Amino acid sequence: MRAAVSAPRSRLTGFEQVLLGMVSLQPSTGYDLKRRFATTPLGVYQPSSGALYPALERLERRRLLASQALTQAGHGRLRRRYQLTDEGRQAHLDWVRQPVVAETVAQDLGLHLLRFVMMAQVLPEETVVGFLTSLRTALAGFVGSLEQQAAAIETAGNPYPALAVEHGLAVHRASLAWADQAIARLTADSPRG
Amino acid sequence: MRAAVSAPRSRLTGFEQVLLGMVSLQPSTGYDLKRRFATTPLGVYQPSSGALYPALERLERRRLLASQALTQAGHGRLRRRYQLTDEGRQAHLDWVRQPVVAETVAQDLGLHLLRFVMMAQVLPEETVVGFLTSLRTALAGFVGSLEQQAAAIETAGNPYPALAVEHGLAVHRASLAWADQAIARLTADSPRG
DNA sequence: ATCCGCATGTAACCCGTTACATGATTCT
DNA sequence: AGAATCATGTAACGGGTTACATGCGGAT
Repeated sequence: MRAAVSAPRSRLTGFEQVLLGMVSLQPSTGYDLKRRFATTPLGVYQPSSGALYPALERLERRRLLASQALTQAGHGRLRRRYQLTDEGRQAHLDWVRQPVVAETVAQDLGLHLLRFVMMAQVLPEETVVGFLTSLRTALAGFVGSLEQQAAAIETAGNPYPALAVEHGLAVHRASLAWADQAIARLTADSPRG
Repeated sequence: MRAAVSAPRSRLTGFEQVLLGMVSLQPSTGYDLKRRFATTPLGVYQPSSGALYPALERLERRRLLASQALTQAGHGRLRRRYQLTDEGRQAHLDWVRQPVVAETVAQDLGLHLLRFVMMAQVLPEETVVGFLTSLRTALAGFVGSLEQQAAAIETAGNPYPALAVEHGLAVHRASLAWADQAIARLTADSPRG
């Protein structure tokens, strides 16, 4: 009698993908990852133990991560260090290579930025520039639609919703300008490939 | 034999608070709310039926909303129109009056903007300006901490994380500038209270 | 006669939060 | 000795997504 093992859902969550990327940068224990979330620019999100350890277990059950027990002196409980399997590396590559979907950019901008950083570790610079370029396009489209909304709403009277839309505009215009600047900086870095 | 009714958790979710605010603006059926999510600047988030209807039921069980059945001619199934109870109105007021917590501003900027818009419907303008002012302060603090991170990371070599932090900087500086502008516009509107 | 849009709901599944448990090591 | 920190885990709970069910009115 074996415990029922349900087939894993098809897609990884964003959190799992990020974990995969962080372990890909450097084999890590759960606590290592926690510390890196706390100390790196990722600081805005601090995963709880109840999110982190089960997520690592899920990734191991999928054979995207493999763990080895650590028994170094001077340490308390058993620790596990995780690293990517070949499958895991492939899954990470598939993730960073996913095309930008214009509709989701506005909601998932943070994830796109993480994709950008992690992609730069494993893909050539021209691919990264390509990603930024399509991100730029998506942002430009979204800014355009916000401009239409702003025009419609400003004629309609109530100033507070209008101000809220202007906030969205200001923020995404800043994103857009950043993308332009980032593309410029990266292409200037290596003028002739 | 009655079904067990567990005590409700103490705080409402952000989604529930937003629903309360939308119903407060105008008594609505579930579908009305869905349409407003789809057509207003809120469009980025489109709640599923499985999120919306149970949330309305929870709010009714808490006696923050009350529903009346609609039997207007020319319509199919039973529809329920929700409106706020006195308790619900109080809960909404408590929500919009919550002070800005600097630590959460960066993660919950969208919710703060919704608070801003909804607050303007039920609180005097000077209170709204006070809210914007503390939002401004919180944003300024966050921008300051990002500037430190940016300075530290830019000396550290790898340009991609540095670019990501610069994105955060650009975006939150834009937010900050918007807050300044919004405060200026609102205080100019009514020069002498 | 059938299909599509309005409108409300329900069930399975899954993940994250909160809170707690456990155990070793280092500091006071 | 006792407290704090490192380090990993677990249980209860709740809510959201997906997908499906249902039922009526109007369009083709």
